[in-house]
Amino acid sequence: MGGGDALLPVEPVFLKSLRDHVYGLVRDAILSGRLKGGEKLNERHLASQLGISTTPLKEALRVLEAEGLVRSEPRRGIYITFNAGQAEEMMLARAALESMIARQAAKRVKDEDVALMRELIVEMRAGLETVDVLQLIALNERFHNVIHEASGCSYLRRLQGGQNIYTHAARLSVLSEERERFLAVEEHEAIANAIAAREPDLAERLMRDHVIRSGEKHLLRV
Amino acid sequence: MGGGDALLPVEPVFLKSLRDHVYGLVRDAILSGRLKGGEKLNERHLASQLGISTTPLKEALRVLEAEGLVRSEPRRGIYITFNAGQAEEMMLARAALESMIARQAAKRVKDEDVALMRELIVEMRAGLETVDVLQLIALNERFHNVIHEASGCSYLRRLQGGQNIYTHAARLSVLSEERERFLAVEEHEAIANAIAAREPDLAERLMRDHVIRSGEKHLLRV
DNA sequence: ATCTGAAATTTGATATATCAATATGCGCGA
DNA sequence: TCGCGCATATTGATATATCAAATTTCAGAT
Repeated sequence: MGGGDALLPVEPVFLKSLRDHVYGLVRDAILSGRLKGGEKLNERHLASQLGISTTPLKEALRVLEAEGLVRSEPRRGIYITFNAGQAEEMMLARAALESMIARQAAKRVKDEDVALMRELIVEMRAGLETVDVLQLIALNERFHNVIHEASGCSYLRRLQGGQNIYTHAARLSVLSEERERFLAVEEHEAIANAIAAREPDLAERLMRDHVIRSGEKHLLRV
Repeated sequence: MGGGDALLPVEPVFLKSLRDHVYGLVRDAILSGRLKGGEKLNERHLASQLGISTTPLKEALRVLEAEGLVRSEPRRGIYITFNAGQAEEMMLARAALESMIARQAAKRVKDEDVALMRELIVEMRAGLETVDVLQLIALNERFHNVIHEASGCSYLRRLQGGQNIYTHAARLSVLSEERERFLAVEEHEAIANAIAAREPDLAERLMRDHVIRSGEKHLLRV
């Protein structure tokens, strides 16, 4: 991950506030469809159901509202707004942001980043043989992370992260297809080449098309 | 704005919750530099300074954290993270999202939208003579709004709105330049033509370049 | 049967109190 | 003088209480 903290062997991951925990729970419930679009949330009920007070729940709901998953009508209540259309728009947002990141990466990439990308491409191609899907998912993530690092765009990266809505199950399902694995590696390699060649326009276009194409595959699994 | 509510002559704009009000206050303070990057916020102090309790303030801070303007370290405090680099990245995010919206608009635009855009272009060109900058700002906003409506992408639009950080003063200053007014109209016309011609790739590229070029002008005024 | 409106209820918004982790200050010993 | 450790103060996190807007209920009139 990001630079710094080289002295810390582990992160204090066990310290997670209630509001963060609740945020994750409600977000998953919405994205997985257990809380459906249009549904109204009752703060008191939900809080007691979760065994907490309303304060951390309200904070979590504010975050979800800022992300556009719920909408709060003042003095009335909170309604789930997430639906299939928004899922597609979030995929498009991801494409827009990820491709802008790729563009910046193509401008600022260092030779060591290029080397890293190439290594990952080799690993991915090797992974085409094996069918260890979990490994491939991890490789994909590492590949995109290298580009993020190379871009130096921490804010864009963060904003992009908020558009991730695919479940682990959907990822597993998509990468289980032989053809999808092949396409992914092809596209990743083309993107890596564009960035290595310092061609921002090309890198941006390839990344956009890659995210949209693969995103549409994912959206079908929901 | 969006359809519906045709029966209501006015919106109950006066009903704004404390948390929304406070959110706007703190956001402005950060963007205008009155609260500087790195600074720590004290919840109790800030709340009493604003004459409110900590509950609505905490909610406002959660939203600002979701937007990436502040960062909360659990059990430690809240720190302003906004700085010049992030301002530039927010401009890039705007470019990425706005250009994706333009792309979608070029796919779905209706003839009536095209007519609206052309009307606005005519008004803008007329506005080149007069120096009513406030009018020009309003026209610019309406032009972009027409594209947003045409795209049908409510989520992208909303996400894009969160990347607006230019102050009114900066807008005034930028559009006071003769050359900038000319460029803006030229670029708007080219974008309108691309959308009218249903050319998504072109519309996307022109919009991106427009937002980045004009954004860099704005960033200089901060 | 339907509409009206006032009372009762629900519920989001806000304020206050409590808890616990972190930071701070100070005295002691090396 | 410099660490070290404990007592104290600070403060974010959470829980609870209160307020007020909005909804619901239902009696009474038409």
